[in-house]
Amino acid sequence: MAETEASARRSPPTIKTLADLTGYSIATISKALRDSPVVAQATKDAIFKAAQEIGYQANARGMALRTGKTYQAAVLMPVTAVRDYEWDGVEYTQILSGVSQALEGSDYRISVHVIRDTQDGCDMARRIMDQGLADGIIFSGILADDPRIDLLVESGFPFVSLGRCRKPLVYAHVDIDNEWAAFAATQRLIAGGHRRIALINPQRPLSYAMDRIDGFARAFGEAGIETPVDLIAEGDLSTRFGRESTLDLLQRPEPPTAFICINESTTLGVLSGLGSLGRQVGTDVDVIAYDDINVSAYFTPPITTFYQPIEVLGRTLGQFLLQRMAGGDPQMLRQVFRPALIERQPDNLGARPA
Amino acid sequence: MAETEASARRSPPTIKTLADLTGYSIATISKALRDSPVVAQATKDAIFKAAQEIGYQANARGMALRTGKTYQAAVLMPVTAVRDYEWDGVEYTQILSGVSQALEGSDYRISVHVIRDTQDGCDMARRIMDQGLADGIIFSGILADDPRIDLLVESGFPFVSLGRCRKPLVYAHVDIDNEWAAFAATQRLIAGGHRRIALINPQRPLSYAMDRIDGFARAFGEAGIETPVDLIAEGDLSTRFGRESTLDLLQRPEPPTAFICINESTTLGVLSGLGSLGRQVGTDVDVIAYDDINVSAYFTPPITTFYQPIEVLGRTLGQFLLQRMAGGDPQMLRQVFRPALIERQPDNLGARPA
DNA sequence: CCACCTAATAAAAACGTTTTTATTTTCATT
DNA sequence: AATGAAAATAAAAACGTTTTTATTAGGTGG
Repeated sequence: MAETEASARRSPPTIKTLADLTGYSIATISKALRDSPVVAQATKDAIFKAAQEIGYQANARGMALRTGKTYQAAVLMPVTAVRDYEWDGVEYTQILSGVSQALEGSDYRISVHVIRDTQDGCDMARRIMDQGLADGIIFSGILADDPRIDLLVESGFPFVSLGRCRKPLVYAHVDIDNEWAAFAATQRLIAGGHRRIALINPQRPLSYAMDRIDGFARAFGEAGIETPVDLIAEGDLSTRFGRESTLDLLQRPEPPTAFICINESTTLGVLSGLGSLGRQVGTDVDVIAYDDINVSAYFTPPITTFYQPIEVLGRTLGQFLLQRMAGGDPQMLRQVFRPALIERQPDNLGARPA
Repeated sequence: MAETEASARRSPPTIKTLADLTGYSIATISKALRDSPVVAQATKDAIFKAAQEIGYQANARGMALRTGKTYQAAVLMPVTAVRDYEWDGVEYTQILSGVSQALEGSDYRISVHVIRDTQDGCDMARRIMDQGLADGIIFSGILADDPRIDLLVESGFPFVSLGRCRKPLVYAHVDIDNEWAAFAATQRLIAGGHRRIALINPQRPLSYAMDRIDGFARAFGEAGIETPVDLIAEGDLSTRFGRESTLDLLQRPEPPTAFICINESTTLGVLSGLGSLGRQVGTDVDVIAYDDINVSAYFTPPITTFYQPIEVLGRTLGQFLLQRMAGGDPQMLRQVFRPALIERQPDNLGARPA
């Protein structure tokens, strides 16, 4: 008795088990479970009941082999390329959380694939397509010219990108309006009287890095001031980078009077740098940040922020991917979020002495 | 011609393709590719070459169906249970990065399953086992009495936990020596002259929350001072919780003179709270933090920290899981890390006035 | 009452592997 | 030259599904 139970546990019930149990053929069982109209209602009921009783769960591998569908949504997660375990503020946890919320209730599961760089991401995307590792892909860290997008658009494989490349291709994507956000931040600081404004930015090939530079430059252009391109710092998104850029910039002959920071981790670094040099935010210098994870309110002092919860983007990514995998038109699956401005400082250096 | 190529792209090559191409049977192909000793070296060479040429990749679903192995390592990722998209400092990205480093070179891939709570995690673990969704499981957020560990230990399914439960079970795990870390931090502050020390802690059912309370209490015990249990704050790991606890604690009749913070996000919150009340770290109050992501150096002022890069834990988790899946003895797969003390403040309130 | 249609179910094939079993070939031993 | 073992390869079965095709039973129209 105990042995039977043990062996029963060892191998979970299959369609065959159900067939033996109910007396129907495996074909009928399969159709019944998929609620096919060709099988009689009474039969379905009996089969459903039996399945319930023995706790039958369809074997995903068998299904996948036969149908080619995996019911997996692949997420390409870039691994932090930052040295020494520095924080870079990339909150993939929250993105994944959002995606999983969207996939809740669907039959899809998430599989995360860690990638090291764009080449790696490209290889992985190809493998996922070729080997049918998943039915759709989500990825981020989009370059101005991103080979993954070219590849996937051409093949027609369902995907949604977090970010846009700069080619005029039609594909499902979710993004933040980085050009606008940078423009708005810069404009605000210019209106506050600043002329020398530093932009702490990611590395150039990233599409959104260029978007921000565009917005930064547009604000200066509209104000009729020359863009201080010498104050654009480009690096990884680590706290260390934020700090070191700040120390560097402030020790130049014509230092900036304000900083625009790309994300929370660089902001923390900038504040650290300012602290080291004894500069006070709001008195000696102004700082505006972008924030994905609602952290800027807790800096001392709290600073003005363009805030867009990253989890919401994740949710949209998931929703779009579901629609895309169901055959939805990518033309319809594009959304660009404008982050909310949260004013916590006047950003005008008050009665600025110099 | 173009059509042949297109159709060739449509359906990737299988063992059958190789069989037709080389003239060998599919059995021989399969054995050759797995480098079986029963097939002649010359044959192997020919088959390898052909496989290379047509870019053959074994179909994972077919393999999985036949062997029952999935070559997937499942990671259960708890979704932040925190309201309003608050940061809780749980850097799963870095854990995953570490795990993926360990799995590099092996045939295993990571699949991440998002879970909402312990019950959800339990269900998921069971599904992974029953349905053979993966060959091994990694999970964290261990409770003092954790049903997932009971379940998996009993079934013998390979797993590694990040954290230990309080039952005397034998299972592979990686952990931080939280009892020691809390003890050491508390001892340091007591030595610095503090008596009223606050502990910003996670919620009680978490095993490591209890470990820290134990260490906290032991330090007071050894110093012959009563443990200020009224200064133990328990909540989620959000920045908001850190801030609100601080505001609350400092406005009590007998406020703490020092804080021990469970992680970076709560630390930021504590510093925010101190800032709001105009208290200076190192002058009015001392703060010691635990840090997984090397961020405490950038607080203003930098604060003393027990530092253990979370990515290293992730790497060990991956290594242990590989060994466990290969049949390794869980007895041998246990490691408890002691975080490194990084002194950035004297933590003695200097020439403390009061 | 026979042919025919429909409904319900069963049988068989297929997906791409691995593994077990069977067959053929080679070669040494008697 | 016959026997048998060893080596190499082929054939077949199996994993658990879904889908296509075949079969059976039950009615209906002529």
